[in-house]
Amino acid sequence: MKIRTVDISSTASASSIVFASLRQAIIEGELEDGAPLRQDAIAALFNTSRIPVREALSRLEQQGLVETRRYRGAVVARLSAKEAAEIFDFRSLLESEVIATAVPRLSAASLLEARRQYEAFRDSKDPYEWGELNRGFHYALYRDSGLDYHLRAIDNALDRVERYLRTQLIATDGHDRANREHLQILTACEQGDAPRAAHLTRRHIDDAKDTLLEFLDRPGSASAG
Amino acid sequence: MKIRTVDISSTASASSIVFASLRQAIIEGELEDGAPLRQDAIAALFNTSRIPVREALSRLEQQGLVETRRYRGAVVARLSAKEAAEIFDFRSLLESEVIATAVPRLSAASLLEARRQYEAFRDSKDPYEWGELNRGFHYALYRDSGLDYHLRAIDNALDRVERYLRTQLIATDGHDRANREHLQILTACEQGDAPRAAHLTRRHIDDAKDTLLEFLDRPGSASAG
DNA sequence: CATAGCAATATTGGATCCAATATACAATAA
DNA sequence: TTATTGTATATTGGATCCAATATTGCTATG
Repeated sequence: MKIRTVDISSTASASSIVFASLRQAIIEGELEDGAPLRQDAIAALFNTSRIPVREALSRLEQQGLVETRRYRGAVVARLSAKEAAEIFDFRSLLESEVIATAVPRLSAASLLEARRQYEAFRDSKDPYEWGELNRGFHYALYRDSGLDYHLRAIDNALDRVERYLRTQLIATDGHDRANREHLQILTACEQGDAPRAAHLTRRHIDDAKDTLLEFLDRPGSASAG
Repeated sequence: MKIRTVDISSTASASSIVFASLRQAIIEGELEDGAPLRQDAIAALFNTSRIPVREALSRLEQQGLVETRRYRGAVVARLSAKEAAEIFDFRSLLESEVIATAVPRLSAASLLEARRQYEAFRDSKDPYEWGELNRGFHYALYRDSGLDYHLRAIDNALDRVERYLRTQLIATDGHDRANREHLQILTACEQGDAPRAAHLTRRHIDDAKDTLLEFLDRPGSASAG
């Protein structure tokens, strides 16, 4: 049959909607570091009960985005400079490996998609779009690796640091630099040069880390949001 | 005051107990691949209601140990040979990096602990102890790296494949080989040779992967349990 | 005999209610 | 005044109940 179908059995449950929304809000910095997450308040926002909220909070805690203390509720997970640095190192290691695996398998469609995302990121003036566009660019270059487990780990790691990444992009010349580096990576991929793509990716992330840490060390820039 | 105290505020909640128990059962293969996890049944086992069970299942799903389909319940997550192979590659990459970071910082206490765990693993005849002892050995050599985020990722990865690792250790000469390799790694660490420790760790995991995949390819050994 | 339709049952998702604990604040005593 | 105790309120953890959906098994019909 030629009908556009939807798998109704996988319709979003209340808890998955709350989960996705809270995750988004945390990643974007809408909810600040350490902000309390009151079950009642959240349930009211979504016009639901506390049960799905609690399941969402459980999942977020498992992912490291919130911290819970018994009978005291959940707060948005804080991130020390040390942890942030470690997560950048983690990404650097994984993403360079993943792109090296992907390059020899890159389809024309993925390369095209990567270029599209590169341009969209380059042309966007809205910092709140940058996170998604940045992911879109890199993901287009990673997906043909077939390394789904690695990709999930990378996603989770990005979730933890994306807020800080954005503040750094806003407060420094990070956006311009990211664009230049993206273009270099894209070119290496188009040329099928896997080692170079891996090297550039590693440097791309390491540079972002250094810039962020410098920025965080500057007095009066302790928080992200 | 000289009183032995307990931090009551961090007492385990029902949901965390259920989570830990289910995780353990899945990791050890007590609950087989694809086995349904009925909320009622589990709640009855722990003499509690379904609410904490559902939170535990949410967390397990987030960690990838169970899969849920709406209104159809949760099952223990299956793992294809391809996914298993990828997870071994993931561990190989991370663990070699972590041990290389740890070696220059290894304390005498950690080295001693590693040797203790090495001997315990070597002398144990109970396959159900092997997982914990194996982790204990490696963790002793990793912990001084200070790379907590990496260590959590490694733990989660091990959680996914530990069942299969055990079946492989049981069905082949894996236990003996693991012992030999552990001793080599331990020696390299004691000598402060970080590159060699990293190399041996990488090979240790890659070898385990190859052995497991060969074993899984053998007809009549499709499942782990 | 095979199959569509339907009813009965099982199971999950979510709402509401109750108990346990933490927090804020007033009352009290030194 | 200041520290301490008791109390009221807020909030979480868990139990029970109800609604939505899936599954199973029976019945009727060709």
